[in-house]
Amino acid sequence: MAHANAIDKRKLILDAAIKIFAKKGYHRSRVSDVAEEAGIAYGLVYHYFKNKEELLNSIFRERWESFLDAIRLYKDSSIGTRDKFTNICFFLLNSYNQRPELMEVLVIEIVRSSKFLEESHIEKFKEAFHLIEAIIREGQAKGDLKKEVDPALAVYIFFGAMELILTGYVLSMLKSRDSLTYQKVAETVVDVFLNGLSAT
Amino acid sequence: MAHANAIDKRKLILDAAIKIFAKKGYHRSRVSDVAEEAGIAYGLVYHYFKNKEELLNSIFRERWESFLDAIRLYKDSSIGTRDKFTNICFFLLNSYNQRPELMEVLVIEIVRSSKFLEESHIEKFKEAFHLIEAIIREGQAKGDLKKEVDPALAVYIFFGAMELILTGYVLSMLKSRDSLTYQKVAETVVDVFLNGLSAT
Amino acid sequence: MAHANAIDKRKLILDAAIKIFAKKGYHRSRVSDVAEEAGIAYGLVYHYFKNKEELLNSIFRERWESFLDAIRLYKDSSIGTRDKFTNICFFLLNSYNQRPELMEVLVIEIVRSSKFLEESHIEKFKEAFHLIEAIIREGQAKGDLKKEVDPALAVYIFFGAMELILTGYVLSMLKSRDSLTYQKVAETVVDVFLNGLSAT
Amino acid sequence: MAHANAIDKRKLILDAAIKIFAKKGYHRSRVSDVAEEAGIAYGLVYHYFKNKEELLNSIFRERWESFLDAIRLYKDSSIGTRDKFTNICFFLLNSYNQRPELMEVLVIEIVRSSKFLEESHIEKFKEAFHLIEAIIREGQAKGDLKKEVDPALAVYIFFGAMELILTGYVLSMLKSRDSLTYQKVAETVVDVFLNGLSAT
DNA sequence: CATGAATGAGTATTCATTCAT
DNA sequence: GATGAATGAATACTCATTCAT
Repeated sequence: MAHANAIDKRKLILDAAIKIFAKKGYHRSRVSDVAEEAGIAYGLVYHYFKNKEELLNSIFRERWESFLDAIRLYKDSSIGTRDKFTNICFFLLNSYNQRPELMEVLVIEIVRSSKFLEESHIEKFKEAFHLIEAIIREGQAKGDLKKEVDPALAVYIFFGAMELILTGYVLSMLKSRDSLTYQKVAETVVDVFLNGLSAT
Repeated sequence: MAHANAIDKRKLILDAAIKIFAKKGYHRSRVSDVAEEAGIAYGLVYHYFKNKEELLNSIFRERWESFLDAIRLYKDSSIGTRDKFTNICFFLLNSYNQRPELMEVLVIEIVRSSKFLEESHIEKFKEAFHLIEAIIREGQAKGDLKKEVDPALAVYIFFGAMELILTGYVLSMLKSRDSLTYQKVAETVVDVFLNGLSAT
Repeated sequence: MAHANAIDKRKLILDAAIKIFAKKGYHRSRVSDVAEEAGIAYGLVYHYFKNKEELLNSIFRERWESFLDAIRLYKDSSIGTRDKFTNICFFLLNSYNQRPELMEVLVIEIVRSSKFLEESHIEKFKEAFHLIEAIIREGQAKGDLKKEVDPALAVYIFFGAMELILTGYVLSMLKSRDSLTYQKVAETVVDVFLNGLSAT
Repeated sequence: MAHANAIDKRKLILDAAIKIFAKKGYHRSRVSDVAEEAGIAYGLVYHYFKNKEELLNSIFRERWESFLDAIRLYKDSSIGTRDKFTNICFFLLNSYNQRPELMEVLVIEIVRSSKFLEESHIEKFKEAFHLIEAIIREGQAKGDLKKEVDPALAVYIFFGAMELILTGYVLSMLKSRDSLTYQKVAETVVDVFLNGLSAT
């Protein structure tokens, strides 16, 4: 029970960190803010985490993996190429909907400042890129997607679109937030990505 | 001539700030680093700028406007819709090529921190979005682009794609850097954006 | 047996403290370092000792007494004055040889900090000084030693010489470490102390 | 004048550090204590010194050199071997008399904790040892000193005696403090060192 | 204009100590 | 006895900003 408790406490701190980092930004957040949010003494943070940066790294490490898992799941499922993309888009939008603070921290503090963070983060980013790239290559092999476009570049287009849309929500430049809307947005993104904006 | 000198000095400091912010990140950059890079005493920075944040704001304010100008130019030119997008893409990629540090600061530090910076920044961002949106609406009106897609959302797709590609260059995840390549990349992005990735 | 166990545990902690204090210095040593070295939980240290400083005090109190006992023994034995000094020198050098870490802590941490530690330490130091002083006075009374030299000052010369030699070993400025060498060093020190360095 | 001022300020801080370190001990002294003693803001300490430890290192570096200079001077003078030692003893005692706080810091905080300080300190200590050793070798060559005693070991005896006497003053175990007494102490130490304690 | 000495608010971090289990 | 989670006092250090010269 003591062990379960330790895991709970660790998670408690991490959740508090997500909330605080999302609200004030990582640099403006004090360790004591996080501790206060978690309802513990700040010294305890250092029992569970090496330092402040390790909080951010842990958030990334532990949450990014579930993104990768989800993408892997869709990638390997037997659904069509279009549905794979739609599902991934919806998953990302829905994740934001469920836990906007987590997404804010991942997007604003980690993805966008990765240049100054651990090298290992970039490797993890690349994993996501490689998964999408694989989906595209498979789509090309199946004849669903055209072969003229470099799959690696296409990944940037796809993820870039999604990332800025999420940023738009984070920065309140984009507003609506119900699941239905997100489904529609996902479909639109995929439609543009696959069929383009041109009139036919 | 004394006045011209003052302008030069101001620009000198701003250029130094761009270089330093790009290299170390805004938060890790000291005012004294900027001054050293500019070859002046750090106290002098405060003659030309209210404070450190004002350096970042000035970079944004003065450089973003030229982006807007460029986009406006392409928007109002008599070229076709596709060419407008291609030109804008190439302009962005070429800007990065010409001055990667400036782009790094704009992309990484300002977009990232915009949630916590001046509200006016977001307004300026929106101007760029509105310009692209206008191009899309005009394209729809002309019958070049299909009307089913929300132009506002399409902007996010377009800019998001471009931004992540630039980020890829910034983070050295994307490599090639000659003008020819950038032209090809621009065309590919626009091709996907307009015609989609689907096989025909 | 439970009691014997408690004594053992206490000694275990003290020995660990000696080792750690010698290696890292008192101030740089954490209570948890000592506990880890002892193979126990750090909370347990506080069952046996009031606090960290009490560890240092206990080391001094319990080990210094055995030095005093040894000096007393030599002082009160029926051997000649010269042999008393030689024995004491050898005893000190041999003690270092046997347990260098203990000597390091006594010499470096306690002498060094004695100005800021318990007054009682200085009293204990003085006991050693008084014992040597008594040997000198007795030597003077017996006609072995000349009376012109203040015995109190002579003690400082004797102990000072020995202490710096030990320090030399502690700091690895002096090297050889076999019992034979120590015997030779002891004899040399006493020879200088009694007969001086002058050519005859 | 600005430069001279900077030197003055640096010295001001160093003198304050000597006073505070002597009074409270290095570890117990706060940087802010030193600054307060110097009558400046504590941030200024970091303009002149890298960190707290650098204060201690600077004290050692800048003052130890003058000891070396003095020893060199006596070593190379044309006076007799005995006078060289007497002069050095008196110089040390007199230095304590003139500036007991400086000597306290040098003796207690640096000499006695050198194991944990910069390696370069030990090299500087050795210089002093080598100088005395040279005096002894020269004395042996001149026939003033007997050749049976290892000069390197004799140095430890000489310096050890002096160091403990100084420590005695620092710890108030030794009391008298007038110049006359110091002259007498110096002569006694040298007498024991050269002629020994034995009755003739 | 230019300099850089001076200031001090702000904070991450350490670690001795307590105490519930 | 034994554990180690929890606490929070204590402080070195950074660096933006001011201002006398």
